[in-house]
Amino acid sequence: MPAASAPRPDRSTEIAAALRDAIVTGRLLVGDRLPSEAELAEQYGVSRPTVREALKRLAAQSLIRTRRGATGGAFVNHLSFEAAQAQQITTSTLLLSMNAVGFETACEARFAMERACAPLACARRQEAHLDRMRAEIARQSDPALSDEDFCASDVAFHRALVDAAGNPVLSYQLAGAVEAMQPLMNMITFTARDRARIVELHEAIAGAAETQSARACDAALSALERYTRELGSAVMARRAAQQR
Amino acid sequence: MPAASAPRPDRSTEIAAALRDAIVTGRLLVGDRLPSEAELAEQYGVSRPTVREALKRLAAQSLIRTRRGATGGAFVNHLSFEAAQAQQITTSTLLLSMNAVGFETACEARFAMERACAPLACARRQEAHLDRMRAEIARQSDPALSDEDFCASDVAFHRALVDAAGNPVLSYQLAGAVEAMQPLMNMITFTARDRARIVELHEAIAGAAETQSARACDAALSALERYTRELGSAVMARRAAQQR
DNA sequence: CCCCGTTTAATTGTCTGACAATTGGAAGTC
DNA sequence: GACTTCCAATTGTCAGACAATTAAACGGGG
Repeated sequence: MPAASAPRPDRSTEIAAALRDAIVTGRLLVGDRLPSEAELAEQYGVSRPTVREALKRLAAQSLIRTRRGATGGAFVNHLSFEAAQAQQITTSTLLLSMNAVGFETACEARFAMERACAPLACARRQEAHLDRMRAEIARQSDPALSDEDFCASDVAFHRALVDAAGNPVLSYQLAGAVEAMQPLMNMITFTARDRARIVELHEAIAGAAETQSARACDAALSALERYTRELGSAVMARRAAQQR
Repeated sequence: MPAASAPRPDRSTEIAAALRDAIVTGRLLVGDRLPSEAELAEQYGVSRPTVREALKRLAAQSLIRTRRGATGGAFVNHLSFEAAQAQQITTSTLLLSMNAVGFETACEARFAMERACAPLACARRQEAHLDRMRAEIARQSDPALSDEDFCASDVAFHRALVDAAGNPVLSYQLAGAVEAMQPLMNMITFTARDRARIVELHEAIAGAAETQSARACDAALSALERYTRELGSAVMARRAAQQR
């Protein structure tokens, strides 16, 4: 056997791939209605359950949505930024946990990307973004806030910063990445929670955004990254000591 | 009716969500075997086809893989960086085309992220990365290269730069983003193809990586971004003129 | 002529039961 | 002990049926 020829894929896989290709290449446009399940079954020479499995695959990727009834059927879905982001988050989260991505690596990637949009955020931030950041800082300053809510507020703060860059593509990419790393981040802040220092750095970031000082913003982000990594290595060391 | 209560989801959707949750939260670990379709059907009180549709949904997200035979079944899949990236690319590509993301926006996001990992790339690049970049530059210098191959080489060059940062999470995120924007980029370079200028800028980038000069690398990337955006606006203007 | 309830047809969602294909292990044989 | 054969478990597929849902066609009353 020269090359381990890939095992012949299932019919439902093939059909899903064919339809996916039709959508991605634009042969099927947003809003277009796919043939009914019965018609597809006849076209591809398979039974309805097989066609349905193919359609479910596409539905899982938000490529189509289905509606019952007389004018129902499967329609090419308009992929919203939100839906795409949700998918990216689950994928990235799983990827990070399954591949045992280290805290260092995740942290580095996250801050590198966030710093990438800091200059844009400083240049274009609107009052609404500043308000969101200030509101989250206020929440974080409340000692009664639970750990979970503190972390959620942390994410919301950084999302506001990213959104301030005014680039939906950046927001989509970044928000997915930041959100995916949340579990790892939680692991740290739950154990070593010096909230005052974090709030202080958030204030520095928000202040830099307000005065539109890209350099100050970058410096504050760098400081936050350094501090986060310090926390991380401390926690890792403690954990290693416990396992010894 | 106070709030338009979300229409009750399909059983297969529910079951898929339940299993997905079990995987994401770690109740099911990589390599674990899910119950057989018949068992799942009994557990959830549905028929086998319904269970199968749920499983196909998970398979579409690469969360599980199935095998036939005596010891077969559905197993929690190890999500590789490659598989995750492939998914991200199709999602992002579709997102950009469907939401009519402008060239300016896409370009800005792409270069912002790429510049984010340039300093890391300069600091950590290995000989292998430099070789890959040089090889692509050599390819691009060949006038006989087709437009398609030139664009592919362009992508490969930038991937080499990203990979040089030595952070798999960054590579994963960036490669997905860059690859997704390729169709938009192609639209430009196919029409206004001043290859010499692009190759020149690529040489500047590779040179900066070689000498580990983060500032020079950033400058070269900025120049490439400026040039690309000039091309883009020129093409857009021409297109607008044609439509008038 | 217009408005409103009813019927109807189309379509997806689900069930049942069956058979084919595949694959590893168990039983049997040399 | 090694090899072959058979078997059982499991997924992949099919056919047919019925329920649920939805919009459009239809028809009656004003």
